Amino acid sequence: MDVPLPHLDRPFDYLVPEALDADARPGVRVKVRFAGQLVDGWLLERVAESDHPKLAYLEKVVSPVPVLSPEVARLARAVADRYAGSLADVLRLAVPPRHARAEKTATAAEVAAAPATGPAPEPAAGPVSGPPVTAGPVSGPPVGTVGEGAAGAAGLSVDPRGWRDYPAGPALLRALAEGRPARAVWSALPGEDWADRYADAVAATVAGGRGAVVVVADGRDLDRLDAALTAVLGPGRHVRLTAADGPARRYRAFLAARRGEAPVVIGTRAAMFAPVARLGLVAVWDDGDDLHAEPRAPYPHAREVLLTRAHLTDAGALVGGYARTAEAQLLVETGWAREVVADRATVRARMPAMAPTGDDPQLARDPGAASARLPSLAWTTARDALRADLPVLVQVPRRGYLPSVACAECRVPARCPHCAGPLALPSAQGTPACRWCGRVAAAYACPECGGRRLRASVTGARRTAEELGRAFPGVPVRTSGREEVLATVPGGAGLVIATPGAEPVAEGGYGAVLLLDSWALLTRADLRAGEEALRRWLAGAALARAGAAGGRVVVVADGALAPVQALLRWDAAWFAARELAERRELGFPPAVRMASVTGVAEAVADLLAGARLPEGAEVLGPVPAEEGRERMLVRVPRSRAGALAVALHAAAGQRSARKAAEPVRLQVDPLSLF
DNA sequence: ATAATAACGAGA
DNA sequence: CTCGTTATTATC
Repeated sequence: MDVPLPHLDRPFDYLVPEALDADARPGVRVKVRFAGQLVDGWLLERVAESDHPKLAYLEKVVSPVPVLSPEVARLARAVADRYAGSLADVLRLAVPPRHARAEKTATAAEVAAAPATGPAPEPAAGPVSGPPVTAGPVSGPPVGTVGEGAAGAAGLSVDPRGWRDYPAGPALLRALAEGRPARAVWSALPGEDWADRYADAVAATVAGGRGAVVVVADGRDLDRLDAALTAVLGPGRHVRLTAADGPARRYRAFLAARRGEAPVVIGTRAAMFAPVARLGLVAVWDDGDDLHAEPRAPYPHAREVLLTRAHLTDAGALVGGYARTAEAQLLVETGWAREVVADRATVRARMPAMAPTGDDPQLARDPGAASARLPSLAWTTARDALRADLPVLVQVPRRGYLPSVACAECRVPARCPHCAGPLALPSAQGTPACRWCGRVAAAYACPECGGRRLRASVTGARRTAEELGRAFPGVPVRTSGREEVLATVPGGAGLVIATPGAEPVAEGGYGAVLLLDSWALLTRADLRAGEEALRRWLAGAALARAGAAGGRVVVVADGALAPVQALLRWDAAWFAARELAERRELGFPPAVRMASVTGVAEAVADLLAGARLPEGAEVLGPVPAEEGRERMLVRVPRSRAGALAVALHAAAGQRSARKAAEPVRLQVDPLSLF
């Protein structure tokens, strides 16, 4: 039933009128009369009898296309249970909005391609229902042909060569090719073409006669993976599923996947629910990117959904990145997944030369010079790369993410008294600090007018580009950020200013990579600040040439800090293990399961009062949330995670049943805890 | 939202 | 004890 009320989160039985018998197959959208009104619903299962005494008739089958596959229905139920949400909410995320025109053309193709394949429908007046779906009698597309076609495709074989730098890599590909559910946490080498490696893994899965789902964070990563897959699989073997392609194309791609026309689906996070027949591999790239967290209820995370899916379907799983999340580390430490990493000698051979830079006495002596706008090590490193006719990448904070500040009186940009770098505010009330050297400017006074008050001004990649352009006259400057994201840049001398996540790949690799926003990243009041900083640095540094080929990385940060150490050694696994150990110590996720309850104070209290929380549950808070609301956290050991979700969902159900007006937001594994 | 059902209280 | 009214609960 497509109603979001938690107390109605269960199947209801209806009679099927004879006229609808043929169309009323599991997985179709239906309309039923419920509490006097017509509501949308999903036909989950057809059964012969019902316990319910008086049944109403199904009103209408919206479309005969069984868009919800049994596997996805089961997955959606499991995801709803994990996140204390309703099936209807998850199905809204899992099945894209219907686009009738797209369906019309698709249905015609379906009829033409596969005439009269469905099993005979059941007799009329069979009730409809569906607790956790047992594969219904009618399962939709002719799935068998997908696997056979794939295995038989000309020239498709397993090519483990790209994975030979990782001792466990070739075995992973072999397992996938043989249809065994191998599960891996992969740490990509610097300079690695991750999209090609993912394409290898997908091709191995397809060669083994099974399908794959791959989720990436954004459109740029998707384009890259798309191209790599086309090169390996050939055209038409995969579909891309992303909201950015528009409703019609998205629905058409979804239908193609549902019909089993292609064994592989790639896409951004909504693709995590894509229907794929005979699933053999789920994969996610860069699972630390917060774009993988769905912002709509019940807020599922792509990595968790895919892992649940691998579990339910006995598929393989690949969780990869240059960085490693604490969650991925937990998979390794519990033995659920195997670590796929290169040995240290290979890492050292591939990585660029790394150097931190903090204090910079030379700057203090000559703060007026154009060259002093950067710490001198960063400046000389960039200059040397440009002289060698190599491109230089400068990673700067996202516009708006870190507002710079100017004098409130005369509007002159506030500059660091020490190094003349731009000052910025970590938050609205914070103390300004330098974006380049990180020093805090507590007692700032404007050099022009002596004003002591500061106002925020928007300074992002563009402004930085102008300043750097002046520091290196005659060098072409490109920016890649929110408005325009560059996929690649040519190999010659040039400056590239990019925000994290928008760094273009340089032909042959960058001669120098400057990581300037360390202070901004590390001072964030967030559980994941260190992990996130390292993730962004590694993503930037991965684009540099190897040290032997002249690649250098300068990070403007204190070399003693753990994330900086991890970068300098290129050891994401070490950092993740350390991070996870720390979270265990502090009782933070993923070592424990947390849920947050957000709303006005009395509503939050009411829900928690009515919740039968599992034994050992700790209630923390309240902390203030958005205007007028507060937030409580509930913490339980991982072994009680399921019970916690059940308890919270039930409590929300009680509240909605008695029509409590004040909404309460439930979030399991909230992205930020403070 | 709305209908059924349970709970309650006033008057017989 | 019954009838009529009001809270509660389920909604196929």
